[in-house]
Amino acid sequence: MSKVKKIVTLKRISEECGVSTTTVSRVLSGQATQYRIKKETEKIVKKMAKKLNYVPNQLARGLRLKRSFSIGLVLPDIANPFFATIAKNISIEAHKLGYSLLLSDSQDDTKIEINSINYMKNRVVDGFIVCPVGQQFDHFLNFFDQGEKMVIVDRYFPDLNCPSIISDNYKGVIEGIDYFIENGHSRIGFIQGELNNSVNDERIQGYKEALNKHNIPLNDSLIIGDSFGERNGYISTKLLLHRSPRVTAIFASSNLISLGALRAISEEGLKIPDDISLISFDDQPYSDLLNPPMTTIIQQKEEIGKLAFKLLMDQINTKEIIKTQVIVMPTKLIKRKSVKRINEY
Amino acid sequence: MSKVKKIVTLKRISEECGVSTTTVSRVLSGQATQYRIKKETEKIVKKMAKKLNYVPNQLARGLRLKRSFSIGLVLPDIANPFFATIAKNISIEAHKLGYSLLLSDSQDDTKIEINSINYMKNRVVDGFIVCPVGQQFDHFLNFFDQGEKMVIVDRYFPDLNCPSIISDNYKGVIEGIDYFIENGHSRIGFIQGELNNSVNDERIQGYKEALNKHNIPLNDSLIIGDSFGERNGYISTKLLLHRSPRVTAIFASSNLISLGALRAISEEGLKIPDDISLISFDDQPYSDLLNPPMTTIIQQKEEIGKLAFKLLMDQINTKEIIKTQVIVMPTKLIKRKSVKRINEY
DNA sequence: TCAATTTGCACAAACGTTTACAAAAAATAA
DNA sequence: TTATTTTTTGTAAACGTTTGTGCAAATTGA
Repeated sequence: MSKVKKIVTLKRISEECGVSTTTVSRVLSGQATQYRIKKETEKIVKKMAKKLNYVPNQLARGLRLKRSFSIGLVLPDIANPFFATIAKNISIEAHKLGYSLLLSDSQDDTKIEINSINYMKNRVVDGFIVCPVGQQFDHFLNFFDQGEKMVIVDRYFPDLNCPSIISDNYKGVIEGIDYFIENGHSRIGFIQGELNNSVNDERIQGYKEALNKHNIPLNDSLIIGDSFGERNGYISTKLLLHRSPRVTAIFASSNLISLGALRAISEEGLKIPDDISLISFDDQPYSDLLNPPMTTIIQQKEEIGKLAFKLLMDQINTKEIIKTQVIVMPTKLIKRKSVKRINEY
Repeated sequence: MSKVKKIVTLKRISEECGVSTTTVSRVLSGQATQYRIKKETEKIVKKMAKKLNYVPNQLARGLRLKRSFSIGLVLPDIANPFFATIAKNISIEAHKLGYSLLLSDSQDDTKIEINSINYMKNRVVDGFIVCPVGQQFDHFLNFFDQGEKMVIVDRYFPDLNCPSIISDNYKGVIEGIDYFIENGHSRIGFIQGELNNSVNDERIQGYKEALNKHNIPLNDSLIIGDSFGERNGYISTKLLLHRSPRVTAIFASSNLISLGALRAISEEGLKIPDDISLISFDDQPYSDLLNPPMTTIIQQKEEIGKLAFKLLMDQINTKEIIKTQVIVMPTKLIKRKSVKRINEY
């Protein structure tokens, strides 16, 4: 017995009920009253639809309506809890409104990012939410001009006229570095992520400003690293720890970087916070379970996800062009036990 | 200036080139040689397509072909690294073959799961990969009989004739409990997940078998809990810790459970492994960074994801019905520092 | 030169919806 | 009775593809 996918269509229902597909369509899309379908007819059609377990074909629907009630989400790494949380909240919101979510993991590769977006464009998604891999944005430019709806998350391109949502990287880092300084630290290593991208730039600015505020001379060699990944965290930490005089504190500018840092510090046989203090950007469920519980800058991931979806819907549901906006989400310093109070001044 | 999404169609290209849409379609779908299109014509068409930046409308294509080159993925919580990793690998494989991935987070709610699947069905996905929420599977039954292609991950329903992939929960737990016993433990608490589901059942069976093997009498009251979530881990651990005599070891049957357990243990002011030993099912990137590094049962998440996709493709690409198979992926015990050697016998 | 073959391409239908337009049937008015 | 209005439903085109079929034009063979 070979299973055959037998689709129930409007036509099928219309035949069973002895009415036209038009009528069926109108009934089933809730336009019965508007088009003055007889109550009797409406009931019959609905009953048959239920009986046959009818589900509308969104492909056909999308083709006709020129919209698909689905959106695309492209992000660098869904296994990174930061992005996963954002994705989760987008999925939840989308589901509420009956939207489907097309997901693509760009694997930190701009080529795949571009590719994914093109695939999705083919699928006539109604809009995009993108967490861009890096600093490249030419592919968005062109794209955006073609009238595609889009929201950029966790990155900001001043030259791109597109609504964006980012955390307050600048203030977030300042708060962290301030806290280091308040605790007597002045030799503070900063492990940065991807070079030349807005997020990284803002965080570095924060670092510099915090030092400046407290009249601590900037030592460029203490800013190190080139990626938001764990490997960079590991390597950069190793390097920082072998500087002499050694840094007394390290600011890890991502959750993955701090993971690598933790590994390196542990390998070097050093103890946090006695031998080295650590603060990480982006709080994680395990942050307070580490030894010692790690001081982190918390980001409003859930809200970022929800907001991104909302911003996209706003674009989709308006005819007029929405004034481009950049939403900056506040961060918060969670003080735990990974920063030691020292007397070095 | 209002942006208008101007779509480039086959028709448009055909007009520009002075040929029929048929020809354009054939050229662009790589059937030029097969249909003996003149090299010259082919070149012109391709050039124009590129010039106009043509992307085929997959909605129209899907409608005509009755397949969409997209698959649906439904899972209980994309923010859980276990599922996120599976999702990532599915996304990667799908992308390689030009498939799109529809994602839905069912939020551990069977109603949403069912709903999501229906949405996706409307979208004519070519198949499904589902990590079911719980023990309910009626909705799959019906569904599967209609000829939908599907793969079940991380759960197994003996009564459902559907290819499935699970970790070797039974052996995995046995290995863990064995290790506890080898280290002198005999009062071992087991924090279980969702009741009455295959994964949980298998893990409990493993627990019982391991004890039995070593002639340790089973104490049912040491099996506790009702969900794979963190909250249950926390509560159950609290309860276990207040038993007297106290358990010397706890087996947490999920990554989230162990997170909760860690929190509870820390709150109680107890030290791992001195006061209590702990093993967790499912390794995480931070597992070895905890204090102490946590002994875990590692699951082949990447392979599970890749395999799930492959299994689905096998179904999609064959006419014959594939013999239902359950693939059991081996697990491995990673011994770290969360189990204490005690002399209690 | 003419038939047979090959080459190159187009026509038209189909996929399952939605919707502008309009028509038939019923009810009401005159 | 006939004209008018209201109620209820239907016809057909369109969305952008793919593809079975068929038909010219060009080429070849005799």
